[in-house]
Amino acid sequence: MGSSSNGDRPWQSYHTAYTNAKAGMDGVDKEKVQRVIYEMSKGSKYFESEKRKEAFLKQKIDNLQAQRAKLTDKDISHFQQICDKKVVDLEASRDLSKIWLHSDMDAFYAAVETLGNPALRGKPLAVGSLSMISTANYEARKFGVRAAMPGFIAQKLCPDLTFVPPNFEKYTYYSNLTRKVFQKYDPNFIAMGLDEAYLDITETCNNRGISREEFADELRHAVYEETGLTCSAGVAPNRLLAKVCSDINKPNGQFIVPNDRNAVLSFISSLPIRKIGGIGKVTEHVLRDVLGINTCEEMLQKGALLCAMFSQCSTDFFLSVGLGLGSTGPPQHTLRKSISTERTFSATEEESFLFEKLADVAETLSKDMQKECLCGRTLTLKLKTATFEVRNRAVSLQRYIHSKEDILNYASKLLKAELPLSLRLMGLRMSQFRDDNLDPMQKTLTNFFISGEDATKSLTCISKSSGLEISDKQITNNGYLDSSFGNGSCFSNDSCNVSYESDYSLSNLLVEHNNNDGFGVNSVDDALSVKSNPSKREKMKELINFSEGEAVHLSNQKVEPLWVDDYICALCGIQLPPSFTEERQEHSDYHLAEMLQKEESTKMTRHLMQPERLVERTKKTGEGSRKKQKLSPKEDKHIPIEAFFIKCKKSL
DNA sequence: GGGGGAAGGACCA
DNA sequence: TTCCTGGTCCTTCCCCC
Ligand SMILES: Nc1ncnc2c1ncn2[C@H]1C[C@H](O)[C@@H](COP(=O)(O)OP(=O)(O)OP(=O)(O)O)O1
Ligand SMILES: [Mg+2]
Repeated sequence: MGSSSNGDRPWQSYHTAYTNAKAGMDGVDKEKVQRVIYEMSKGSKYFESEKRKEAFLKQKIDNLQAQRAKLTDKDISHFQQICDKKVVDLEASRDLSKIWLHSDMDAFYAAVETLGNPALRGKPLAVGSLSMISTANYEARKFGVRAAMPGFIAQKLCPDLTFVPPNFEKYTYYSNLTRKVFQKYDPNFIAMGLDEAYLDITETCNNRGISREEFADELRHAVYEETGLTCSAGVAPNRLLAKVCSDINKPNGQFIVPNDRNAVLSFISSLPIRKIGGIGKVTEHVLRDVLGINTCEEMLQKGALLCAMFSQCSTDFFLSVGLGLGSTGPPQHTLRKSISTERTFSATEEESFLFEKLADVAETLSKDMQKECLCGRTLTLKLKTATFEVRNRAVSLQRYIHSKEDILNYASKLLKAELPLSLRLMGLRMSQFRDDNLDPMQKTLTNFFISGEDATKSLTCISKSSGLEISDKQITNNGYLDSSFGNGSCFSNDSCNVSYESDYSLSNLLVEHNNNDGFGVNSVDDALSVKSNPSKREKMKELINFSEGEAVHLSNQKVEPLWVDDYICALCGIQLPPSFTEERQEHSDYHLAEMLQKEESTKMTRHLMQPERLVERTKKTGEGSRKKQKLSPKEDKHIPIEAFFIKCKKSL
């Protein structure tokens, strides 16, 4: 149905993301929900904007259909050959030796809120506000209420709905509890966002001689014991499938696909493609309307057409989905690439208001950057007009900035160029962080302490450990629709997500080294470097209780009093005068959290440094990535300690 | 051709 | 009355070497 404009049932053609069936939508009267959403949305600016987008998508689909119609039999048999070859290669890469478990908390935010306030139990609950909700519990889902639905519509669907504002500290706390459990079962587990994790349970299952079912049961029990929260689990030979599985018996359930090719193929055969991570609303529509693909199995059946119409990248991903392949190797530890903040407000074109708002956003961004000692050189202003049109305007600078003043200065210039304009949102994003092309040398200071390196010694060991980074990109993973036939929509994979959780599971406390261009090494350097002031370095060593050649136990460290000269953070060099009490508290908390986190994962770090791990990762890289690898400068560079404290600069 | 920057978009939780 | 936030990755298009 869909795109036809039907007169008597107009709501049927209005598809918003949350009308799609995911978990917990079983007994829902879909038509009624759809109608309410339509009635509530009709005529709004948002609605008009969605209609424009749908029209655009329809155009894209039409183009693709025309393209498809042009294919001759000869073309098709040619692409069939290409496809067959790809399938053979992909099949050869199938790895059934690993057992992966994906764990996903049930209605996570809502469940945590219920834990803190048992009076909410059993009642429909949404976390969020009247304008937007983050998630809803299963009682609310029965009414059609879902994540990413505006609260006022949810309230219409479910008049008794209780709203609770989100409280991320709480969620982080409970998330950490779950991670304590995961850690026990797989010290190398991969955390994704706050409520998800992947565990490689191959060894545990084999060593203990327990089945996948038993393991999943035990793990879910352990999580419940620790947190009082339920989760669902999926077990499969790769992460992509494990994630699909964890959704099947939600909530509080589990589903297993054995490590057997036939089992995988039969599981995948009738699976709707939308269940696959990386296939969203647009891809689903395109593949259905252009090629009639609904299930994963049909990806293979229509393989020749896919090869004919989509990019290499896309087809490799699609075909691998059809074969039930996914990442099995250890993932990449990626560093944060950008940091951003944005605010929505009621639309206005009043310039004084907009510039005030921009100053707020700049201040927030600057503070967030300081918490993590980041300095960037590309600033992007994001605008959303009253009509929901989104614009980005970027500048790349010669120098790295992080201060509110600098950010606001450049952001204002970008904004001025767009005015006059009625806006409902403004955001700022910083990227291109200092040293971001020198991964191998980037290291967390905490690792530095753990490694117990002498300040004056080379950092061979550290760079080795961070040099371990590999690409987890697999052939199967990222695909884009060939732009020559409509434009690029992107597909990603189960493993690409590895990056999000790095916020939590992996340290982001970067300590950068001199990027030897003679620039950008000033501020903190001036204050701390041996050259400019040897006594400062001594002071710092004292302060951080540095013991030469011996690992320091971080939990015994006091993080609080590390302000060199009472205004420079000894850990990262950022400068915060004593009067900035709140900022300093936050900053200290940040370091403390990092250290605790790091300390917990020390074992993992060590493990990763072992050679066999290296080999495995290298192999994996070779298998998957078709994209050119950026070679990281491999070297035994000698990095002096002061270079480690060259941090965010004040650039004033 | 490819690198880097800018703009836009799909997708995820 | 009313439709979020913060992140990733990837495309295309452009300029430049
Ligand atoms: N669009 C969104 N914006 C902001 N936060 C979101 C959004 N979607 C999801 N979240 C948050 C809230 C969720 O509790 C959390 C985890 O997402 P997810 O696992 O998909 O749902 P859930 O854990 O609430 O329910 P369940 O997993 O049982 O379906 O991420
Ligand atoms: Mg969940």
